Amino acid sequence: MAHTYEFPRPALTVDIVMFALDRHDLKVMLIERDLEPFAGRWALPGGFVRVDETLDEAARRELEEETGLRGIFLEQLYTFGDLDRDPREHVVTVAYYALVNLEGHNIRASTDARNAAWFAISDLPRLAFDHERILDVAHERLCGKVRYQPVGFELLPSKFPLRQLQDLYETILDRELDKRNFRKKLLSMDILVELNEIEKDVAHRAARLYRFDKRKYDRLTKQGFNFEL
Amino acid sequence: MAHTYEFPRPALTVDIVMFALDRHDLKVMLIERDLEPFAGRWALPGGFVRVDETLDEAARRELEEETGLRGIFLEQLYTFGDLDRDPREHVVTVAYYALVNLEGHNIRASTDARNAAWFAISDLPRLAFDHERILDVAHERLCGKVRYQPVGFELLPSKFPLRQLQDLYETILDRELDKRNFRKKLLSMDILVELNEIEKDVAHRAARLYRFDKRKYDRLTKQGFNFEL
DNA sequence: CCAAAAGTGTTAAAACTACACCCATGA
DNA sequence: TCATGGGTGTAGTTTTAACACTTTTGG
Repeated sequence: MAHTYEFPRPALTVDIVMFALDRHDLKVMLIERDLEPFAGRWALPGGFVRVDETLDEAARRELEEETGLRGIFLEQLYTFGDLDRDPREHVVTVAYYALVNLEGHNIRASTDARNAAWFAISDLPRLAFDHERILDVAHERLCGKVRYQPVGFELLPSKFPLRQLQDLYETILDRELDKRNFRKKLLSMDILVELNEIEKDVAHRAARLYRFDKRKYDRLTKQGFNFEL
Repeated sequence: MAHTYEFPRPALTVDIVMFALDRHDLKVMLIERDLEPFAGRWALPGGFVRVDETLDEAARRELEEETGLRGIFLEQLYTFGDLDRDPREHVVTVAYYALVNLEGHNIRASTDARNAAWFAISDLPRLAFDHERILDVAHERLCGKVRYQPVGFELLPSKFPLRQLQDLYETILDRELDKRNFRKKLLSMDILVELNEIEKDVAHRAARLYRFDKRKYDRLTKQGFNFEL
């Protein structure tokens, strides 16, 4: 079935930069292409936007098709429309970034036969299309966002020790933070709930676990509070 | 001439939220539609993206067609893709925002017969499509951006007194600032050049004029300096 | 000489930075 | 008992916030 328009239209896709944290590495999920162009190269998960779905829906659908994940943090990043980004024709892509917690979810690599894998962003293979550029923009956005919005929690399990949160910030911001000052600051914000639980299976003193209290955060935000690190 | 594709494609447009400052009002340029849908309603300037141009090019072209302006500050805002935003079919729009200086440029209303005008964002008419939403997002972005990037200068003439800069921030952030603290802060950043010129035609003591030194700002930024207000 | 806005310093409070040791736990 | 990381307070410095009067100029 063919579709005809009076004027030519660029094709429209979504691509997703899916971040996860693995100890001290920030990782991104990539998929090995099996079709031309760029067959054999690694690329961001993504695909064509259907006419009967919104951009967000398209992004969530692709994400679920590729990873089986639902209900994760997903936010629009930027729209890339350079003429030569796809050798076949003008393809405009709306890029999203997603944050997932590696520990909690059991992420299946992909539904179809394609090869999918996590890569540390400091050690990436060559990518298809302009996906290196998209990834750079996403990384920059994450660095910025994490400092003035409490999005980092999306990368952690719901219960976490403060040290893990600090590790997260040190990894993403790529600098060391002072333990005492970090704890003081986070606890003084009053957006974490101290749980009556501690870590398990550690070979040393177990740390107390905390939970991010989104309701409290929303309430404080309404009162003019600004998360900032 | 018709254009045929294997799968249906959403149409792709760009829309531009053009901000300017008029004394203590933040204004936006709107255009009165003469065609259905929404004939007679006010709307953001914009139009279809051609297959042989990038998104930025499309936005600049539309901006020039509607206002005659070139080389002004233009930045991608967000891409809107709700299914019902255009009653005819699925139209995805990449929204941009632009900052212009009303005093400097002589902005012609529009090239074609359509009616164009500036509206204070606190006193808007009903808009076509989802343009109210787009404008809200743009306004929010401007409020945020102005605080951690020196974009406010785009709204001023190249030579300006400090009071005018303060007015700008007070208007956009919608709160009063302390004159002495504001001056101290801005001057301590060392990104303004004090000129040997003063205001003219004022009915009171004339203020000294300053210029934003972009080179110095870029140099400082490389050294880790962060603009923040 | 009056009206209007320009320009200018100080002080108190708050936030930030740097820094080192004892504690609890499992191996 | 040892190795490992958990947890805690203080002091100096910097940054921010509050605040009022004199100066210049044109009308």
